[in-house]
Amino acid sequence: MVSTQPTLREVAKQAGVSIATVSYVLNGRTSSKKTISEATRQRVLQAVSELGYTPNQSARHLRRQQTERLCIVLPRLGVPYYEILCQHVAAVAEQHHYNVVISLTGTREKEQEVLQQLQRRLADGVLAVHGDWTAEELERLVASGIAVTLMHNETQGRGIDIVQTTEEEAFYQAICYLLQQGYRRIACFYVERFGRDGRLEAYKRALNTFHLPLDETLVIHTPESRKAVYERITQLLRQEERPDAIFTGSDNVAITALWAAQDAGLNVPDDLAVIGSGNIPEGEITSPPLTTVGPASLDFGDVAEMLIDRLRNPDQPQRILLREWELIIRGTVSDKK
Amino acid sequence: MVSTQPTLREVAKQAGVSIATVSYVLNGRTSSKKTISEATRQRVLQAVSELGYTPNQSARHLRRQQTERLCIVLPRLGVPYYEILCQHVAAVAEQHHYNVVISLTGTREKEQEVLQQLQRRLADGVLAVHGDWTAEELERLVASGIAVTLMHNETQGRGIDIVQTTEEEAFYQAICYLLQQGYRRIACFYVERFGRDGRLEAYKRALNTFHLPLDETLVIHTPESRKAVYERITQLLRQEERPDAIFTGSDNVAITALWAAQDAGLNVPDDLAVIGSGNIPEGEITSPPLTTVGPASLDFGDVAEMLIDRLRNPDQPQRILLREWELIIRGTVSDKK
DNA sequence: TTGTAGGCGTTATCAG
DNA sequence: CTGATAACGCCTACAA
Repeated sequence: MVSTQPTLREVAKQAGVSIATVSYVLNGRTSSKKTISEATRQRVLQAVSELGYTPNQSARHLRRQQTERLCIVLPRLGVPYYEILCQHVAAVAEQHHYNVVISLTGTREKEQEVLQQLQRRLADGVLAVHGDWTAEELERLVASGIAVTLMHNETQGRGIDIVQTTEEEAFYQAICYLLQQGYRRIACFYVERFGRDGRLEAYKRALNTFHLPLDETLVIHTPESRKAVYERITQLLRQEERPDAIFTGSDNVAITALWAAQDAGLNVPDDLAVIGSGNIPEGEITSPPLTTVGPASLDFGDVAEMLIDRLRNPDQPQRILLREWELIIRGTVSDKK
Repeated sequence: MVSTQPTLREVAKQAGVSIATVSYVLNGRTSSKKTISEATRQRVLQAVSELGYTPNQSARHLRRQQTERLCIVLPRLGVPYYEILCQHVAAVAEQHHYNVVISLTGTREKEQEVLQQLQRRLADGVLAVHGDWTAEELERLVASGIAVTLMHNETQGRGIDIVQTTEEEAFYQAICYLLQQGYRRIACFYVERFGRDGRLEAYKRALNTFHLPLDETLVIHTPESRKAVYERITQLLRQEERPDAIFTGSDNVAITALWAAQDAGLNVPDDLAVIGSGNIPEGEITSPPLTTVGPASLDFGDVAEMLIDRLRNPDQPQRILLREWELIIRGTVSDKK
């Protein structure tokens, strides 16, 4: 079996015209008025559909010096926040005739590999989400003519548009809220990253504000799988001096905490308060509904627009999009105490 | 700002050699023995790293007639099953020096667009998961020299390797199990697709086996969002003649049903039985733990291997990988009755 | 209104 | 051992 991708030349032969004519018909727009007679136009289109012709991307991109593709780089799947983001970006990109592919990094190694791919022009633009890329690495991408938008609170770089959130401030408020309500043994589940973790920083700062000491045994690295999370929390709740509140880096972990608490016979919020992060829709239908911290808006259209805008106009000044996060009070923290 | 992607030519100039020499150094392998003196070799590598040269993908692919890329096509994100799949495939592909990108289809429209992309050689191989592509469309891909592996129970085509599951049989067993336990008003949540839905077929067949009539009001199209699912189930449970069992097409929906039941004051499994599908890890930590139907194994390495194998050897006979699904009995169906 | 030709950056086949 | 050089398939300025 031979791969028989028809070429422009074959279409031209089939239609009995030159390749340039075919190209004109297909690409339409060209400088000034390149009109094609309706007759040849039809013949060309006929030939195209007969052969099932479709232009070769590599050739087109080589010639045009652009891929008409965007790449969203995610650390991993399974995060609702990312899923919404991908949907919105894909929708907006589509309107602007860009295709979207997703690359998964996961490990630092894989991250480097994706960086390579991008350097080699996998796409014209990148939306890098929460990765561990350094400013230097990102700037190298920009230097090779790739538009970069970064969703990250810690990293930034020249020529890179950034989407930042006020999440750390919201985390701080959340912890303070727990402390105000009288909770004292607050467990904090953080996510390991290369840089600093906003959750942890907010946690420490809040304890400081209330002049409370840090208990290291309450600072817990979030396990990978949900089941492992459940087991870790269960263990935590069964120990001698159990925490009276749990602050987590994700709503999924928080919901898991709700399950673990129920199974351990603890009442939420009276025996145990829980605060999540991310404000996923599930949080509204747990019982009690989940008090959480999350973005005030989940519309990522503007992020996509910003990326595409830079693509069209690479020399414009760098921009920062600030997204408000807020404490969303529902039912998993007690009001009295 | 100009995009300054250095080219082979520039590297050659910098190193004071011809572009051919640079190519030899970088690609190493070539017909017979093309040795390069260590001296020039070093000079070339020096120049490469000085300029930060990295070969242009489009040009390379155009010349080589391959992209060294695989594409996983998913209907949407947010499905744990897909996420595991992606991880496994990415891991295996990486070993074989293939890159992996993910494309999202969602709508039928988007599906066509991705098909276009693939036709234009977005990738050398496709793993199409649960889409609505017709055999014809897929065969067209194969005809243009793209390796296709399809995970689908209903579709197949010439030259296309297929991964099928025995899920419909397992669904049938699940419904029969409910009926055997004495449940009679079983609600079935199905997922709309273009073709037939295995869940629905299994449901009807099981009712048939037990000589029971089909109650259309118990056949329910699964809403999009989890919150909408919750509301739909709540409504269902509060109606006059409520169902005494729920069979769902996904564990997430089943877990949502657990929540809705709890909030409606119903005991699972005594007042309401629930069976999910997919066997996600969360099912083990709900209370009661979720009875479900799912794949006996969640290792997708062999799927990736099959795809890569076909890439390397396109003319081999078509293969079918059959993956066993089974009923996993836990705590959401009553034993007595 | 249509055709010709040159080149995008690589690779690979030839000679030198 | 190294250097020209011809494709790969497409686009487009320029010529006819």
